[in-house]
Formats: sequence, C-alpha cells, structure tokens
Amino acid sequence: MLLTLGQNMDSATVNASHLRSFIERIEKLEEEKKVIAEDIKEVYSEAKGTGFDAKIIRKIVSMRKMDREKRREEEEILDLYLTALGMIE
Amino acid sequence: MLLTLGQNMDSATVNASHLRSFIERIEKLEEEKKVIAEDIKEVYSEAKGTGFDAKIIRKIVSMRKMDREKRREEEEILDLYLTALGMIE
Amino acid sequence: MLLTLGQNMDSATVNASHLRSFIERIEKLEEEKKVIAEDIKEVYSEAKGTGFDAKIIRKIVSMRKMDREKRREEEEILDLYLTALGMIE
Amino acid sequence: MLLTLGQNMDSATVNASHLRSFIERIEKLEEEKKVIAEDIKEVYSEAKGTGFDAKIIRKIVSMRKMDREKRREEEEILDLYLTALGMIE
DNA sequence: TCAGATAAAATCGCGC
DNA sequence: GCGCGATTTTATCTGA
Repeated sequence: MLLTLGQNMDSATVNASHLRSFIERIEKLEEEKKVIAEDIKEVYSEAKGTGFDAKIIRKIVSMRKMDREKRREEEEILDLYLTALGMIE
Repeated sequence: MLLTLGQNMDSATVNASHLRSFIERIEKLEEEKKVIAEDIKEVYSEAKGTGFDAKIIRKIVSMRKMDREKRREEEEILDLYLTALGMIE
Repeated sequence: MLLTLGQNMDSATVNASHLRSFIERIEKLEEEKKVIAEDIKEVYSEAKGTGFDAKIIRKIVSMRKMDREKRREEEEILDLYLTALGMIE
Repeated sequence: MLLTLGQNMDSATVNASHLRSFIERIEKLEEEKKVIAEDIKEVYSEAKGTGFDAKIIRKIVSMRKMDREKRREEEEILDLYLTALGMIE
C-alpha cells in the first residue's frame, strides 16, 4: 500500500511531500541515466565513424565484463576457502 | 570485421590505441550508469522504509513518464499536420 | 543443457520427437507472425496509394495504443490503491 | 501529409472513413500478431515444462532459420548464374 | 549510409 | 526456488 495501514492520516500533507520528494529524486536520477545511455551510444557512433564495427566493440566490452565478474567470483571463492581455514578475518 | 576491409594494416598500432580508448570510455560510462541505477534502487528502498509501497511509486513514475511522452507525441503529430498543410517549414 | 540433468537417456528418442514437435510449432507460428507483419505493411502501402501519409497513420495508431495503455495503467493503479486501502480482495 | 495536397476537401467524410478503415485494419492485424507472439511464448513455456531449455530451443530455431536463408541465397545466386548463362527464363 | 523506430532476447526482481 | 512480469539490452528493419 502507499501508506502503511494504521498510519495517521493527519500527516497526509507530510506524506504527500515525502512522496513528491522521492518521485522527484527518482525522475532526476532516471534523467541522468538516460543522458549517460545517450553518451554511450555516441561513443559507439564515434567509433563507427572511425571505422570500427560497433557490434564487435559491444562483444569485446561484454567479454571484458564477464572476465571481471569471473575474476571477482574466483576471489570470492578464494576468500571463502581462506575464511574456512581460519586464515583471514 | 573489426576493421573495415581495405584499411591499411600498417596503422594497426594506432587503431589498437583508438579501440582501447573507445572501450575505456564505454566502460567508464557504463560504470557511471550502474552507479545511478543503484542510486535509484536506494531511493525506492528508502521510500519503502518510510512506509511507501515501491510498486505504487513505480507506477506513478511510469504514468508521469507516459504523460510526458504522450504530450510529446501530440506535439509531433501537430507538427506533422501543420507541415502537411504547408503551414510550417 | 538441452535436457535437464538426471533425465534418463533411454528416452532420447521420445525427447527428440518432442523437441522436434516444439520446434515445428514455433516455426509455424513464426511463419504466421511474419505473414501478418507483411499484411500490416501492405495496409500501409495501400493507404499510401490512396493518398494518406503512412507516417501520420503510424503516429495515430501509436497514440491510440498509448491511450489504451494509459487507461490500463490507470485501472491498475486504482486497483493498487484500493487494495492498499483494504477495499478489495 | 495526411491528404495529398490538392485533394478536394469536400471528400473529407469519405477520407475520414477510409482513414478509419485503414487504422482499424492495422489495429486488428497488430492484435493478431500479438496473440501469435503470446502463443509462441506459450510453446516455449510448455517445452520448458517438459524439461527442455528454452534458450537452446531458441538457438536451434534461429540456426534453422539461418540455414533456410542461406539455402535461399544460394538458390538465388544459382539462378543468377543460370540466367546469366541463358539457361533459364 | 545513417539514425531512429521496432522487435527479439536476456536479465532482474518480485511474489507465491 | 521458480515462474512470471517488468526492465534492459541487443539486433533488425525502415525511412530519410
């Protein structure tokens, strides 16, 4: 529910104000996100204009991302082992 | 292909450098985008903690967005009509 | 994996037959979908041939769709509110 | 433009009726297309429920499609050759 | 050829 | 935990 049941309705004005504030913050952030998404597109465009194939760059970026995630996972597993062995923490 | 056919391979080093630059810019922007996405989630979390229902806030945000888009569409179709009538351009 | 682990491989033939059936059904449906997409294009073509501007028709169709979606969203949020107030369900 | 310039405006009613008809036909077709898209999803769902992995079925369907396209292209090229050689048409 | 629209596919998050 | 819906991302298509 929008307001938790049982909440005093006398505070409706305060709540409306809070709600408005949350919504504005979200909309502002989404606007920023959109701008960045457009920036990313522009970089792909620029790369294309320099003779690179956007699709392949996309692939490279995605592979590098997977590598980072894989490395992070491996580190986490290593930490788990080390913790289990009482060697850290 | 990564490089457009017919491109001189002597410039491979230059190209590699350019490519690396594009990739780094993209990765930096994607990182920023991710941070903002997380910020948005946090706002929803905070709203929830204040007693608001994220689902409803989500719906309100989406409806407001639709309103904006609808208004934009109406302006666009008006332009189309005016152009068709030879009244602008 | 194609088959969930632990599944008995003795049923491979049955599975192959099932798989083939699923694939054929999907391909048939996709073919139908493609035909309809072509029909839609034809209608636009026909409209154009009768002197209408496809771009404007497209916009009208899209605006009408948006109207329907907006109405649906409004009903949904009303339900959300009513549910939140414990007035339905 | 919606109406070709120079078109007699006295026929506005007829035009409106034609336009409405085009729009209704398009909307009807789009509705059908949507239904079929949902049917396709259902088949994937059903396949999943039988123990198949939707992702892989998707891959198979897409590969078969590419095969068909490839075959069609090859036939077209063959036709081109045969035509060029005056052996058909 | 190019961006912008459209559709397809993958991913995420939530409720049951 | 798993389907299911929403969101995001990727790819295809079309019109300028």
